[in-house]
Amino acid sequence: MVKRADARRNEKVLLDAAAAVFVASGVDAPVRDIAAAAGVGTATIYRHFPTRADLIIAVYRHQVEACAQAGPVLLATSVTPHAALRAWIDRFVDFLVTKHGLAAVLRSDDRGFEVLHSYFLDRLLPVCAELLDAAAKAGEIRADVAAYELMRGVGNLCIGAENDARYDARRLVGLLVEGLRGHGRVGDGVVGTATLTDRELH
Amino acid sequence: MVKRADARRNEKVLLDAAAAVFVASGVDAPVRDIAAAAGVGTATIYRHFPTRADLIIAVYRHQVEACAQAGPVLLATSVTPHAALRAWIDRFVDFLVTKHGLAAVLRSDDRGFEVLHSYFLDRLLPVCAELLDAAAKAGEIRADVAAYELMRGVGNLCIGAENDARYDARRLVGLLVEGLRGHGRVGDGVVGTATLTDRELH
DNA sequence: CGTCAAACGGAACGTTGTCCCGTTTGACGA
DNA sequence: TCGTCAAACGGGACAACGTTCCGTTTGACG
Repeated sequence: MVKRADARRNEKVLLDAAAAVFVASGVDAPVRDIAAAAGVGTATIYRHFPTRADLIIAVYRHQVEACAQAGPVLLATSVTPHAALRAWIDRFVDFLVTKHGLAAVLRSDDRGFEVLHSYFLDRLLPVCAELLDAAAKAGEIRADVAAYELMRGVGNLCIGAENDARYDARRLVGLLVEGLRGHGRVGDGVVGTATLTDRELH
Repeated sequence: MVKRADARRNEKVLLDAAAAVFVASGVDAPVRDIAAAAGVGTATIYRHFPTRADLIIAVYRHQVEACAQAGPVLLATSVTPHAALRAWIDRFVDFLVTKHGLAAVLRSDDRGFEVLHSYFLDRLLPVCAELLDAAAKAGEIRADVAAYELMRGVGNLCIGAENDARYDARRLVGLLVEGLRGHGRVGDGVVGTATLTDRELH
């Protein structure tokens, strides 16, 4: 059964309207606003995209796809795996910070966004893991950081990066990736990070 | 004019109830839930705490204070400024990850939480700046990262750290702090992070 | 014990995401 | 070309939330 012509048309109109509204008001824009911009009723949105996350996925699918495909290309053309990893993460960060509020919504623990979360992970995690593995095997970075952890960290660092001139997410992500090179144990307070009891503070 | 006895009593009951609900359901818990737990009406909350952010501040004021005061103590007792910085940030991270959703709400761009944002910044930013300065002056870390940027980065990394065993915020924060030691330029893609055009991907 | 402002509880309001239902309309066979 | 009818539609309805309003209760004080 093929879709009716008006349904196909509305889907495209909706995607265009949503993209425009996302640019203007962020991905948190009320569903009513998107419906109004598209000139349709709110129910039409939910008929085409069962949840807001599905709409977001549809709007950005092409760019996520391009980002995923950039991974192997960068690995093949960069001088070292770490350079490729850095370049790929730069690209990912660029994508996130130019979409108002997307990083924040990616980290939302709202159950409705689980599908969005999964989509990004399914598509980009293997790419990141490949780059990470290559750099680790080349001895350029420590081997005990999982791709999942790194991607979540990068995503988190991008939250709110678009409204604040004093906060440059790219810089901090750069520091994080630089920190991957360190060979000492990080975390768990093993290396002399003596912790203080409250008693010692008085 | 001194407060009426029932008002003073209710303020304490509210703080206790809010603390309990925050532990059980996170800082996003509906105001109605907190009111119910305290056995008061919703308006009573707003009478004592003009905005939800003020309630959160009141609940955590003591712990934030303790964290702020730990800064100078750590600087005086640690072997190096960088160790003090690392220990202090560990303490800050511990505070954030044990309060469900606090990190997320700290980064919310909701206007109502500006006062919460400001409170944390006013109290903790000078402390962080002092530690950062000391480490920079000792030549242990690069000098071009502002305390504001670092604190926002750390706060962001702590978002959602409480529900996901695969994501260890302390580890990533450790990597970030370790990245501070790097002396090369970070960010702006200056160091050989050749960017790809979409054309090169096909 | 009378007064009255401070403090109260809960209903009301505005804004959101989501669902329902009566109406419209595109596709297709006669 | 036209009648049929399920797919698709619009917008109002509902629920959950933060916040405010208002009529009622109550603690302090003379």
